[in-house]
Amino acid sequence: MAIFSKTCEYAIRAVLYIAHKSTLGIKVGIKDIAAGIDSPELYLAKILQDLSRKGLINSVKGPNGGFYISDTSLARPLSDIVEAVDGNALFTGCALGLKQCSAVNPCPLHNQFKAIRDQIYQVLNVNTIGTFNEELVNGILSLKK
Amino acid sequence: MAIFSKTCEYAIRAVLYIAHKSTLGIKVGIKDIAAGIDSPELYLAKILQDLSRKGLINSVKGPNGGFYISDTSLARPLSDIVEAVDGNALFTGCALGLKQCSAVNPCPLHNQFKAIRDQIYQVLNVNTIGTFNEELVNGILSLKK
DNA sequence: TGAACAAAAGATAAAAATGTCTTTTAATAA
DNA sequence: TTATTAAAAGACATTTTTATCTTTTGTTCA
Repeated sequence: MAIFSKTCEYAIRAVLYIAHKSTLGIKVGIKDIAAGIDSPELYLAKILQDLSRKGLINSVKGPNGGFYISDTSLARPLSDIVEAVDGNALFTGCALGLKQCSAVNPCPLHNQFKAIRDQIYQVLNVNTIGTFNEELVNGILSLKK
Repeated sequence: MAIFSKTCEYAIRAVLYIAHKSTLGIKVGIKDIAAGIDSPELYLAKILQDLSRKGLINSVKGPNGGFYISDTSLARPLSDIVEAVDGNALFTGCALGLKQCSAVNPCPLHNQFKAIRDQIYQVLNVNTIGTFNEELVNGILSLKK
């Protein structure tokens, strides 16, 4: 299994793609985004609808319409995307799936995975949606392949 | 999403349960294990069949039969269970699902998640199946609830 | 206004993960 | 050697995830 669901992988890649275009002042259509991150177009449309409803990204319909990201959203951490799509199980759940796992009733991996979960959260919380724009413009970073 | 699949959560909990009973010289039946780790009995049976085929655990049929774990298997790392059930995507895969993500063609999260993947692998590799037996006997650690 | 465009929404489909049921095989003990 | 026990195996069912198709809504521009 991967760390994130496929849906969440698409979501993060798409949001970073939109962010990168937004800093260039460009609104992007779903077709463009799907091609830019190599994802199924119609499935991605559903995901972006959801993110749009949740206020993480913006969209306008019609000619010259498309998706974009506001400056305030550019400053939001990646953990917001993950939480919106996959929930917070990755940050708070027990590695072995126990409902009542905690410091006083720990599963065998409780302490060691607490550290891992914290590190995952930290990485996703420190990095904002806009963090990678420059390197995306430079082509140093990849969102497809 | 959780770190491990539900199947893998059950697998780890079951193997640790069997290990703990094995050090007490007891073979355990599927019913006992399912109750001991609070999992669906028939689904767990499938999982254990698979682990048995792969040599991670042992079983004998018939009266006084059941599952047990050899001393050599007790020394195997938890990562062996995870690899057998969930594969190695967690240890080696790209966080954003890119097939060709690497140091020379990195996704935005490549470096930071490399550290996370390594830490996950390390925790699962350092801890063996037998590591927790004493605390399981003492009741300090939980495998259910 | 109305024609064209593009996202939103709703319905449906396919695939994968999770869970259950039934029959078979192998071991034990009477 | 036969009855009983318990895992193995195979088939089936359900749920969730992933993916697609169609219709609707809202926007722009001629």
